[in-house]
Amino acid sequence: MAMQAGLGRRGPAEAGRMEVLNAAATVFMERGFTATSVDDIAEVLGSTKGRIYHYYRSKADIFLDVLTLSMLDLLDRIRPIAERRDLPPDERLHAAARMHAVVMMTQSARSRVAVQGTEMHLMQEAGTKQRRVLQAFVDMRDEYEQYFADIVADGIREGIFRDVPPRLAAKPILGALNWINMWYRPRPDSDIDKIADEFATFVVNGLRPFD
Amino acid sequence: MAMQAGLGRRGPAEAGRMEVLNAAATVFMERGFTATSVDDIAEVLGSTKGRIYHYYRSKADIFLDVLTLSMLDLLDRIRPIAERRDLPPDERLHAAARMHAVVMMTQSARSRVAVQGTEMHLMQEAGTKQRRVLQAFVDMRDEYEQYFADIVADGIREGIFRDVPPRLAAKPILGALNWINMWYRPRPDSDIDKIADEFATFVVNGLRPFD
DNA sequence: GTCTATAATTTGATAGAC
DNA sequence: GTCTATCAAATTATAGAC
Repeated sequence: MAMQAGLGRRGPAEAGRMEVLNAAATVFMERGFTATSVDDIAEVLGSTKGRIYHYYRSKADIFLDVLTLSMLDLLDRIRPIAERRDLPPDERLHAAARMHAVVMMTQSARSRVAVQGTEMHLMQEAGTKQRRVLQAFVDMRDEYEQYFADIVADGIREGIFRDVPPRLAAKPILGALNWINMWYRPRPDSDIDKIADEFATFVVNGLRPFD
Repeated sequence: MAMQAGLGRRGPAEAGRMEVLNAAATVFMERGFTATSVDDIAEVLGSTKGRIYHYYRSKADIFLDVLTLSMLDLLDRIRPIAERRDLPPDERLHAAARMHAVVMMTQSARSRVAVQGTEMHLMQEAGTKQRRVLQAFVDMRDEYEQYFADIVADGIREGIFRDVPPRLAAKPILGALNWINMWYRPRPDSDIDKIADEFATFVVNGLRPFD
């Protein structure tokens, strides 16, 4: 036990495991899944493979854990925002988009890897257990996207957003925000808050009617 | 000769070469650079490696050619739009965004790989010639992005767009559009024109002032 | 728990027949 | 111009010492 992916919602794993996880996330973020070797991860850890394979059965299992934790983190952050029914939909969407943008810019490796999750199809030949974890990730991503779609739907109902299929409308919103991790690199003088504000305004206004 | 990457602006390559290129683009698009083996490409070609290595010196060279052709194609498409100074900036941006969205959805493999070009850092250890081609690609991408930034700047000058740094404004625009290739898959009933229109409207409105 | 081999496989690239 | 080996290197994963 404690050897497979899917710690998922079952609480914090032991410390050694988390160290491996974080080191792996760093490298996965930089090079992607395939281009990352287990030796690369070990190097970041300042150890050898032995340590990694003590905690994880395979490279894919590590990757899946990174994905899982990232999505759980994002879900934890979006829920309190989605529940703020006191805010009008445009302000709620602004808050949600802002949060997402900030996470893209500030979160250490982990939260960024989730975006790259596209590479997952590399593991389609993987075993049943891995496919189950992968499906769990996809489900969480859909759930996350649905939060945005729901806010959009609210805004349409109230007449402050254009009438577009909410689920489709969520795509360019999350696209504009997720894309941040393709170009943004932390710099001493980069103003994360300003960028997040501007991007949040951009996606909210994108849904507003014109004329 | 005819063995290296960088056919670039030097006109159409011979047919055999293009066949290799298109097959490679297909697989690169699906699996990314690292996860694609030369044997995979050969399989799509219905041949063996020998044929591929007759035209290309390395896998990286093929990838660079795919990137180059994709960007040249996009540049060819954006220029006539950018030059239409008869159109007001918002309509020009709409046309440019629409074009880009359509390319993301319709272009065969080639044009989609350019977006994935992020994986290029995988080749940073590559030789001088490859780095030069890679730099040429980055330059073209910057040039392409600049066309969008210029349209935004025009719109700001005319007071129809919010006052944001044009280059920064181009990021969520291209993010929303590029992200299409992460989720869109061709389907018989999917209405490309409708989606492209909606996304173009979304990014144009995103820049408009509110209140 | 972590390390040092090392096995087993994959893969980029080459050589040489046809 | 394409194919059939085949090499050399990298890489995932395991075994067993400490």
